[in-house]
Amino acid sequence: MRVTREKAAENRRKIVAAACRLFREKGFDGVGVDAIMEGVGLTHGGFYGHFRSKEELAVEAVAHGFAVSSAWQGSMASLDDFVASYLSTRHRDDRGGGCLIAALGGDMARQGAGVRRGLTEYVRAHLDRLTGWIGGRDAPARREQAARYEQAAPREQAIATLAGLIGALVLARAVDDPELSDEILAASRAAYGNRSTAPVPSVGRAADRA
Amino acid sequence: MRVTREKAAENRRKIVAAACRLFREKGFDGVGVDAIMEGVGLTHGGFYGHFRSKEELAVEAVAHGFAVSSAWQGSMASLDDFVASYLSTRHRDDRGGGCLIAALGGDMARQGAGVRRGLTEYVRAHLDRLTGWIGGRDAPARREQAARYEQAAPREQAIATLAGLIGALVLARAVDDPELSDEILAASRAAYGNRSTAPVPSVGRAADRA
DNA sequence: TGTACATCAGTGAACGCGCGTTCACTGATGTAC
DNA sequence: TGTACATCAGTGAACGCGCGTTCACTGATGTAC
Repeated sequence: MRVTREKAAENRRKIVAAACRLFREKGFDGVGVDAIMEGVGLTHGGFYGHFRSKEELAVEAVAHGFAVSSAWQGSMASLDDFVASYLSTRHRDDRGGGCLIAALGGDMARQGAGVRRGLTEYVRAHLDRLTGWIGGRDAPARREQAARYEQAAPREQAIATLAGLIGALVLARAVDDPELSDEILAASRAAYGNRSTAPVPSVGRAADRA
Repeated sequence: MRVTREKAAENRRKIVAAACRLFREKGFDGVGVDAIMEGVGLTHGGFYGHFRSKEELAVEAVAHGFAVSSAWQGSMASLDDFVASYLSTRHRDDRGGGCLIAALGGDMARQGAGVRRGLTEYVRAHLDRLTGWIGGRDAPARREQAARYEQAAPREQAIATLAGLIGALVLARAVDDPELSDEILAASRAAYGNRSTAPVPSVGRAADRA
């Protein structure tokens, strides 16, 4: 049963990659050691030859995922490309291969129909109320907000943008209704990117399929 | 052992409220039926006299939480008050009593130190890159973005705001470093509210303590 | 290069534990007279 | 109003299952001669 040292190292890498994908798809508690090992074509007993515990694997899997995400981010030419890709329907539909923060923060999206229906209703009501508030602002107030946004330090805008991107992806995945989900993505692309009318981008998130 | 019908109804309500709080604190899988019942002063066996399954309770608990949140939201006078309260440090630190979407989407915030450290590093790097992109925009581009934001339909702004609020809270909770967490809240308050320099608001999120 | 032995990556059964769920039972509440 | 009985909210032991982890074992790889 023994295998080459290189083969063993490759197995270890495969375990990390599989765990990273499965954790994103089903959450940390939703995936067992046996499922991860099965995903690599091994049996669960061998796991503890590579890692001291599931927790240790989790740390490594997350680090791996962030490294992949960083590399992918580095391949983007501009904020617009990044926003378009991050908020694409493809990214929304590929939880296992996408943003770690949005994926492992999407607890409710994995819940049953009842939970998700309630959530969707709430999001709708929430949006209506926010829309009312924003619509009720007078013109000077809206101009002031826009001016402040324009003049905010880049870092402040960056924080707001990052939060908006992650929140939009979490919402788009959690919501029950495909149309609302698409609307959330589109509106957020418009708000956080520059090319508000850009179509769904061709640049997906195909990395980390191994 | 039998109790009054009113007492039984009250027990049922207490179970829902306790579950709503515990689910937000520890996630759906992180809380057992026995822990919920213990939180109400009952034993686990009686649970199935009130609910057919844990899943059924989850649906009801979520519905209850959204109802409370809606009521609380309705008590806000303006978007500014809402944003200030939603992005307060108090709300960040009260996961069990706060926004359901942010709480049950905060999977990583509940993970071990290793996972959270990796996440924090990644957020930092991510912000640096976004900041660079935004800072590199020329003045006309920034003005154009601000103008588009100013002229966007209220609903579009509402979506972007909701996403930003949820994402900011998720991030502020997930991140390892208290200073970064505070900065995320402050910057997001500035970006999504109107009174950018407002202090942490006095209106907290004390509802639903029963 | 070939042989003999040690090593160790992977196997699969087993263990312990916690969790969701069931069930026989208890005894206070509700109700029929 | 008071009594006798039925109901049923809550109890606590028990069951079955899955999951993280351990361990004796296997047999191919690595190594010493």
